[in-house]
Amino acid sequence: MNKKQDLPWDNPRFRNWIAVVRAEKAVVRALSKALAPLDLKLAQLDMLMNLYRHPGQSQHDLARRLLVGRSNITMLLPQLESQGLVRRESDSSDKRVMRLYLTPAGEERLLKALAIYTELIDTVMAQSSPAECDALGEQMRRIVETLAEA
Amino acid sequence: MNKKQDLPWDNPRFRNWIAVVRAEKAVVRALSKALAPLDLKLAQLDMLMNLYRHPGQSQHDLARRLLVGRSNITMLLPQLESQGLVRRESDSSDKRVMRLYLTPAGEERLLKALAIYTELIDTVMAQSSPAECDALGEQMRRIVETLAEA
DNA sequence: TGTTTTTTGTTCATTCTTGAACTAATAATG
DNA sequence: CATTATTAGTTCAAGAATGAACAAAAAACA
Repeated sequence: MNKKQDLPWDNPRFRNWIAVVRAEKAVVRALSKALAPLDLKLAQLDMLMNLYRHPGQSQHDLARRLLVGRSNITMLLPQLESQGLVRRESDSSDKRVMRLYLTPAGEERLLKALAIYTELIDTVMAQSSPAECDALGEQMRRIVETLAEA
Repeated sequence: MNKKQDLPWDNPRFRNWIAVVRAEKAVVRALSKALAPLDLKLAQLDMLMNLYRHPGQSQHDLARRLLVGRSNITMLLPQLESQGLVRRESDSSDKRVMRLYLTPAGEERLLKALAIYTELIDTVMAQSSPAECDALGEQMRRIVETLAEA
């Protein structure tokens, strides 16, 4: 009964997952610093990215996509609205829902931020081959699917 | 000049990294819920894990390992101390540093939490082959190294 | 040695995030 | 139709995380 041999750190899946967590955290910190000059926080960038790809979505949908609470959206939106990056428009057929759109200024800011983001990711993934990189993405997407089903 | 073709989502590295972020977030949420019965928050589990592997480390070292501010450690420790999971002992040769140790109760709680954690990870990574999984870990560790150098 | 610099940990004000309770609008059901 | 249940968004209070300013201890250096 050697306790050490039953430890999760001896489980390859666990050990490699911990590496994922650490890498994600490190990149988040680096990215946050790199975004500071643009006066954009990471949570805000996430919102802009989602609005770019899904224009006109409701706050509820946005919250689900970002994996955050609805109230979080409510709290964060005024920051983006007051900067003129996002526009809110109430749905004509359903007076409860607010549809969200990027303004031209929002799109401009987003593209600048994405350039920074892309450069950072290109740097940190430079040592992975395209095949490795794709395999990585596949595994991650499977994880999301697995958890979404449950 | 098709703008869409210059978008980061067409960059494989970027797209696959986004998948990493989403997967990490999804697992974090699932794990947080799974840990609730143990009365442990994720930040607390991170601390216990680090103390298990590096007993007697200082608060400063712990903060660096967790990629977190020193003040965060100061704020979080009392929770663990009051639950009797962690013991603080001031260093005899350097009166500034506090050395941190897991108590037997802390170790017991940690092992229960790790069992839950491991089970979750085993589930979500079940569809990855051992080789894929190791390749994943390698890439992530390279990312951390890359950022640590910078 | 005596003075300056660094390092460790704490405090505090600020910001972020969350979840529960709430309002208003719509959908479902009798 | 009327009543009940659900859904979208907001408000609010509580819990975390952060970074700047600080005190005490140790190191560096003259």
